[in-house]
Amino acid sequence: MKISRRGLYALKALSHLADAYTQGLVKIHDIAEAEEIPEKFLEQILVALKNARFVTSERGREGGYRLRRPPAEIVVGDVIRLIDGPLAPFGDAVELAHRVRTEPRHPGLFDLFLDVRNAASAIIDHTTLQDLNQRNRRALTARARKIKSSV
Amino acid sequence: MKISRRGLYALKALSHLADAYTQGLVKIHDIAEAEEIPEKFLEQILVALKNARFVTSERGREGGYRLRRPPAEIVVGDVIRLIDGPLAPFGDAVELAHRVRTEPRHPGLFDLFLDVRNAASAIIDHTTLQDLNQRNRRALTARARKIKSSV
DNA sequence: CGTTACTCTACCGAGTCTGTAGACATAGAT
DNA sequence: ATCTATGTCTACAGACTCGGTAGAGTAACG
Repeated sequence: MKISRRGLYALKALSHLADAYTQGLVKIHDIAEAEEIPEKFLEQILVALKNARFVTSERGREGGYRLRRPPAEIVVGDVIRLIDGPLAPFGDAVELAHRVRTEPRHPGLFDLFLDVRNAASAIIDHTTLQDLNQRNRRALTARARKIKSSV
Repeated sequence: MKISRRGLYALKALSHLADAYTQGLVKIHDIAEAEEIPEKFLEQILVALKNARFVTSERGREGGYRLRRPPAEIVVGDVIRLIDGPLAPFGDAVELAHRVRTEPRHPGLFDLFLDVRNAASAIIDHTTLQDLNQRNRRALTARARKIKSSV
């Protein structure tokens, strides 16, 4: 499981939209600027997220993007799978399960890979955008306390 | 963490050498044939494994490869890191830890990635070639029983 | 009817991955 | 000595992926 630049940008953008969830539409331009993502590149990513129904958009002046569902209902694992493909170190869960049953000499190897995939998905499939933003806030306030106390 | 063809071949070859550990040298050709790996490609992989001191070799007639240490002392995670790079979904463990501390807006995201990496390495860093071959044997005998009982 | 946004498609350069080719070095058998 | 079977080393080629850019097109709204 490898997170590409695309995947990272997608998660940052969604996280941004989650923060703005109650405030309506956000323009690509604003996300790109705040998150330091090349605007035209982000554009493509948002289209993919739209096709996968994570977000909706409106055109024209005062247009922009917003989450289609509340942050607590968007799972990080689903986003990663969409952008970067399966989580498993080799193939996807279905292919791995198949090879565990059929691989003539090394079924145990694929079984090991399946364990790894399950461990990874156990984490990211139980983390939502809401969790992510809570985590961000906690880490940032902890950091702020640390800086203050060191002054 | 993605396993490349190279990584898969490396693990299969080492697993093969682990099986033959008590029997001395094995030729590239024999490994390639048994494991269905392109011979010249396997050659390169074995050189890498040799430079990383997982295996040793002897040249000439009756030459070949063998594990440098017993199968129980060779850790799958080390092999994967050598061939396919770091296990983390983004960067390596050191980089992740750094970004958790410095990322201005999304430290929690990298913290999440670090959790995933730790879960993956917990598994593959506690699996040796010996474990792997035991797993293979168990899976294969279980499969054999199943076939027999279904006749 | 013009401006501001999103939409769609094409493309490009750099890098990576899988695999092939071939010349070379060395150990052992005859 | 020399032949032969083996490992060693370097180069490279074709396909693919990734990150990013470009530009024309379309919808909403004032």
